Parts: sequence; C-alpha cells; structure tokens
Amino acid sequence: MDGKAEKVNQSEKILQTAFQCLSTRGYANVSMRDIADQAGVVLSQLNYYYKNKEGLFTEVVKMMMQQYLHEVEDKLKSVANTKEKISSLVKYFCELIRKNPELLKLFIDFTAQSLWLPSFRSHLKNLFDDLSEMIEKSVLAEMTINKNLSEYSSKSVAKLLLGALYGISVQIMLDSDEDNAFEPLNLVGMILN
Amino acid sequence: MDGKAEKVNQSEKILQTAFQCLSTRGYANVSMRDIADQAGVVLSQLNYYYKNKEGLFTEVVKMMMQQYLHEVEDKLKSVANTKEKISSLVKYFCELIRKNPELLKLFIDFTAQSLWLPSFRSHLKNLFDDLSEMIEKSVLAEMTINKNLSEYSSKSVAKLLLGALYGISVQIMLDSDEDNAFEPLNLVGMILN
DNA sequence: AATTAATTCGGACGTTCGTCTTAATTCATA
DNA sequence: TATGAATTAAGACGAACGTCCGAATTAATT
Repeated sequence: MDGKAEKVNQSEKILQTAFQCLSTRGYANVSMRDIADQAGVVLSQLNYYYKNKEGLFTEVVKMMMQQYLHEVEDKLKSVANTKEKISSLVKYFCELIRKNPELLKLFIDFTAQSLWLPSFRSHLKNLFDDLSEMIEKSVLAEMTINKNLSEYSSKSVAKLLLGALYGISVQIMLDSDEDNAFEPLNLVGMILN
Repeated sequence: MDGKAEKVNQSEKILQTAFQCLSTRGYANVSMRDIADQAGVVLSQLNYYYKNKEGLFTEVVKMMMQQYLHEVEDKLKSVANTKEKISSLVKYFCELIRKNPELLKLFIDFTAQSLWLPSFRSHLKNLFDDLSEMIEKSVLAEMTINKNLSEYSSKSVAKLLLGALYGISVQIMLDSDEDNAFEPLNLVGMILN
C-alpha cells in the first residue's frame, strides 16, 4: 500500500533469499524450508517457480557467475595498461575479502560442490574459464615482452594468475585477523615481472 | 579364520571407510548410515567409537592432514637444492591429480566446509599454515638471491606458491580431459625466477 | 459479468537423518 | 568358572528433509 512498488516478484524474492542463505550458511546447511521461511513465502512456492532444489540452486550459481564476470570485467576495463590491470585485479580480490566475503565464500563452496554434482561442475568450469579468458586478454601484451614465460601459452599464464588469486584468497579467508594476511595477495602482481 | 590377521579394529575400519566415502562422494552427500553399511558395521558403532558425526568427520580431517604433511615433507626432502624442491612440489600436485584425485577432492571439500564449520576451520587453517611453513623453509635460500621479491617476507612467498598450487589444481580438477591442463601447474615452478 | 489461467496457500506424503536406549555377546581378569 | 567391563547388535525416537497435491485466491481474457 506504500507509494513505492512494494510488490516485487515472488520468484525474484525467492532467488535473492536463496542467494543470501547460501552465501551466509553454505550449500550443505541450507534447506528449502530455510529459504521459504526467510523469504516469507510458503514452501511450495519454491517448487512452483524453480521445480526442485537443484533448479533453484542452479539459478543461484548463475546469479553468482554474472556478478563475478561483470565486476571483474569492470575492474579490468577501468584502467589502461597491463600492469595496472593486474593490480586492479589484485585490489578487487582484496576488496572482495574485506567488503563482500560472502560472495567469495559462495565461490569457494560452489567450487567444492561442483566436484560431486555434475550440474554444478559445468557452470563452475565455465566461470573459471571465462575469468581466465578475461585475464588472458589483459596480460597478452605483457607476455610478448617477458622472456621467461613466453614459451608458455598466455592461457596458461592467465590460469596461473587466477589460480593464485583464488588459492591465496582461500588462505586469507581461513586466516581470520592475521596481520599481513593480504601480503601474499599483493605478491601476485609481481609474478609477471 | 584365515592365517592372516583378518580381524582389524572395528574403529579403524569405520575410520577408513569414512575416509573413503567422504573422498569419493563429498561431505554433503555422506551419511552415518552410508558409512556404517559400507563398513559392514551396525550404525550405533559409529557413535560408540566417535561420539557423533562431527567427531568421526573430524578424525577424517586429521587423517587427511597427516597424509598431506607426510607426503609433502617426503617430497621436499627427497631432493637437495631449492629449485628442485619447487619442481618436486609441482610434480607432487601433478601426481596427486592424476593418481589420487580423491585425496585432492577431500582437501578442496573440507576447505569449503571449514568456511561454515568452526570445528573444521582451525584444522584446515593449520594444514595450510603447516604446508606453507614447509615451503617457506625450502625457498628461504632462494629468497636472498632474488631481487624483486626479497622485500616481502618469505612466509608470504610460501603462501603465494601454495595458493597457486591449490588454485590451479582446482581448475585442473574441473577441466576434465583438457589437453594442456597441466601447463599452468608447471608454470608455478618459474614464479621465483 | 463469466470463464479461464496463473498464482498462492496449507498441509500431507514417504523418506532419510543423527542420536539414543536397551539387550545380547565377547573378552579379560581373578 | 564366576564376575564385571568392553564391545556388538538391533531397533526405536523425534526431527528434518524434498516433493507433491488439492483447494483457495487473484489476475487476465472474453
């Protein structure tokens, strides 16, 4: 009854709530009832809009992918030269850990689940591939002037960078409140030197 | 009745089976009954020996940690100089992916679960810390002769290497049957050049 | 206004979950 | 052999799970 458009799509509300539940409690600890209750929606509505649990959770995976791909793309295009792009990427992961750790947890958790669920696996593989492809195009120029790594494909270098960012972020997430926890992340920017 | 010591500890058999179940189907997809059935043991025996689910699974975590720490330690001490140690470490992760992917999946899955379960978190943090400490002591000599990275602590360099190995391994696990999937892993050995 | 489709609701269905209790059995020690 | 502790076994317990169905309500179309 407010002047605002208070009436949002039920399906959208469900999806948003599912995203929030999964990013704060994890795949193994979230049930359909949890999401329904927190969304203020009757349980059967989840099945009405998303068929089943796998259908709903898959939409959350896609949602997460969109967010990462857009954010990383924005960060990479925000600066000009290659070196700055790498730094921008490192900075993005730093901000992610500090300001939006739930999104990073979602990434890590979905990655693990994709080891067991074939329906998740293809999506996560695509996410890693798309991210490393973005990075590849950003470091391609740098590759030609580097003597030690030029014999390797730029795709492999991109996967190295992405893997390092991912693996170090995992460690930092576990490192609750260590002094120089972010130092190894800044080191990633110097790999290509 | 065989000549062999056919009679193994019931508790040991349960633990081994739990390890096997978790490494092949994942934390979220294994129940106490699954383990009991596969071990040929009555369900209540699991609670008798390990109190509850968390108790049993925690023992599996410890078991996994032992295996990683021993294997990595062996690999690092098997060769002499620093460069060879790094190569040996890279080779270890290659062999892990090819010959024992279940153990790696266990690592990845437990890492994700440790984001939500405090009882797992401390163990996984210790595993990462112990592994990076091993690496640190192996690359310490190299650090002094490197000009670009010497301003950073050797601990951070070790975490960078471990993070890269971990993150790249994750990507390879998702990359089922790609041609040069292992190439970025070999690139890790050249980070310190 | 009548009719049809789309949505919302409440609740039941069968299954699986982790835990616990109690009894039967085995084993060691005296 | 008698006794008490340790182990094994069988099953019940309440709670939680994902899914599904039928009715009620709302919205859209004629």
